[in-house]
Amino acid sequence: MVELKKKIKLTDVAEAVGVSAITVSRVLRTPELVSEPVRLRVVEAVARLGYVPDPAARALASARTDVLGILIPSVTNNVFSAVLRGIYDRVEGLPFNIQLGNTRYSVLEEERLLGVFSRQRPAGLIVTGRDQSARSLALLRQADCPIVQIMELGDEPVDMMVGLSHRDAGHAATRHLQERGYRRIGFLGARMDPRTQRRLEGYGEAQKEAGLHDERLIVTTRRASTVTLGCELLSELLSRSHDVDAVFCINDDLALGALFECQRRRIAVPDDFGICGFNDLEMMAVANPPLTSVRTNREEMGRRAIEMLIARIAGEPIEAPVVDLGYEIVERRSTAGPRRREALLPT
Amino acid sequence: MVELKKKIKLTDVAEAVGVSAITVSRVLRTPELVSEPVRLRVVEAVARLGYVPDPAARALASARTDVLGILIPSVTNNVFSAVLRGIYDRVEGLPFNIQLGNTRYSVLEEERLLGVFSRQRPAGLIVTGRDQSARSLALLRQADCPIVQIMELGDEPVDMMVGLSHRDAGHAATRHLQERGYRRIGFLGARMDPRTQRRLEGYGEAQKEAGLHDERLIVTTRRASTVTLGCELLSELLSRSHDVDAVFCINDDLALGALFECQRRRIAVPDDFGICGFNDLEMMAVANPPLTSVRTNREEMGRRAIEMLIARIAGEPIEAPVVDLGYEIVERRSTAGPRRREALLPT
DNA sequence: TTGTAAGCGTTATCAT
DNA sequence: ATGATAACGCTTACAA
Repeated sequence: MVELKKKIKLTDVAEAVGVSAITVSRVLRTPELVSEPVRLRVVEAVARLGYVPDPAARALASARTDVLGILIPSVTNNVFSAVLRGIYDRVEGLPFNIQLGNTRYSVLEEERLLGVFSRQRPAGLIVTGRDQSARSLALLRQADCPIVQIMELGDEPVDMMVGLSHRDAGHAATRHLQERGYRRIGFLGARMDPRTQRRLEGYGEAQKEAGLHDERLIVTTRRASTVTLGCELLSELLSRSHDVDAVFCINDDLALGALFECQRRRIAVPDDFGICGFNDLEMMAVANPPLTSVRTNREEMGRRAIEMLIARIAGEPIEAPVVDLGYEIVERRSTAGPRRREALLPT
Repeated sequence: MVELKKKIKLTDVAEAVGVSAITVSRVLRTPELVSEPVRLRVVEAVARLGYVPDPAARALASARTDVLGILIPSVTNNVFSAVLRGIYDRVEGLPFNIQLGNTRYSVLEEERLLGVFSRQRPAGLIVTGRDQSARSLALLRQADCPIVQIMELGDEPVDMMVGLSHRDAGHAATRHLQERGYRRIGFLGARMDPRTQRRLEGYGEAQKEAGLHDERLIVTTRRASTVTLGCELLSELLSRSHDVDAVFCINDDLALGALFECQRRRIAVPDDFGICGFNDLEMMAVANPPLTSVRTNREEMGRRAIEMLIARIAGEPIEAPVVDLGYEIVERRSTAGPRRREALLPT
């Protein structure tokens, strides 16, 4: 509790020890290049004076910073919380600082933040999705640091990619409902960002393949997804089409809302109505009935993204630039199949 | 799609226009000090060349940056998502950049991040709570920028504060359950961070005042709160004490879990068991039955924190350094009172 | 209104 | 192994 007075700088430490500034700098960054006695005296003085390097000066003088820039579209959405958890976990103890940017699903904000970030000469960049604007792509290509696009898969990564095929996952979820015997399977979608849209594509395909497609079964909105919205969208779906017997919801909040609404309407889940969510948030397992969902490995995704970045920063060769983390249908009672057992046979 | 080539700097723009670097700098920061014709030519050149200022150089040369540093304990917790939404909303269009730090409920990480942040000469700082370590407080006092502590209230703000009294809120929630006629009111707590602990204090006081206190009714854990955990804690509570007839949960996830568990055990809510949550997440209103909760104005809190910062940055005098945003018991069916109607009278 | 000169605190480069 | 010197790109202070 003595230190922390004025602003101690490199030269102050150097002066105190009786060496030059650059020597202090070396002790901090490449201690192996400094002789033991000098190093010890410098380390002591740094601690005693409470010296902390100025990141701005550091950034200005060198080509790179220790910043890992992360761009996500929402800080509210559970999905990204999990990814962030993985990121923070993995970066713990490493000499990097996470800088989080919230694009709020806005292309313009993404461009702006990318401008801000890339001017900072980050050590690495993580961005969400693969639908960057042309301008954003240009900024990324110029950034001259490793970049990981997360959440999705694609043939043309800017640099590296880790995620899953939302289209396939949507397809699989829909197939699952079909296989359990549901025949009039609705779709509830909110926000309708690129990943949501791909899930819808997967749904549409599966429905067409099964000869079950019907546009009236699709209810979407640009609004942000909430549990309450799940109730509303389900109501809308039911009013549009009286024989719906299941829904695939683009996320678990909507699915939970759909369940709540079913309960209020005394629609029996899964007997009269099947519900499948997406993401497999922890709450799905404890709802009544437990809700089927599609597990996406979000925390792992964050971890892998960081690993890919640091490997590249360390100059290690990357095996696969695009990593598929897959998904898994976590089957629970909410999609056990309709009461009419004749439909239970696999299609 | 022409620009964005090399690294354009101030002198490049200056040269292109035929003025000095400082003039370009002025056009960017204090355009009113530059004559119209020069300004227009500079603006044009900036746009044409795609010039973006280097934040490191800017930070090094000047006393302040445009960074507003925000320190929150969790990026996973709904509570902070809402605060962040308020923050981002309010800051939109202003010449500031949000820099988010995740302390993960760790005092050491908070100290580290505060060190990192304050070295950047931020324009303002928002930190969570009032229980900073001595070292963190020292860093804050040194930071030489406006600071808002959010989430709580207290007599000795480092600078400014906006929040609510968690103790009072916990007290009020407990009183509410008592007034509705519940007599064996349990407490479910997770994480047990300072705010949670204060809610527990409020609960304890209210219970003592009513002569209802019983340590066995209190179930807490250091684990992070989840819906699943709510189920587990409720089970634990029920196994400890067979006559519990209500719970106050320190947040809504636990409350939802408690409800799910009650449903599974065929415990009728609210007839046999009352449930009150905390934060009033949107899902509370659509559960079955709808769940009573304590509304905290989290989005407003984020907005106000930013407003307080920018007012101070602009040199405006602050009316009140500590702003109480209050709370409100949002009464829903889950606490309508036990079946035994004689207990319904207000205590 | 515009410009000149001198840093801001660090690191890169080249010497010693 | 250590140091001198010159950047890094911008702003401050002062001058014109």
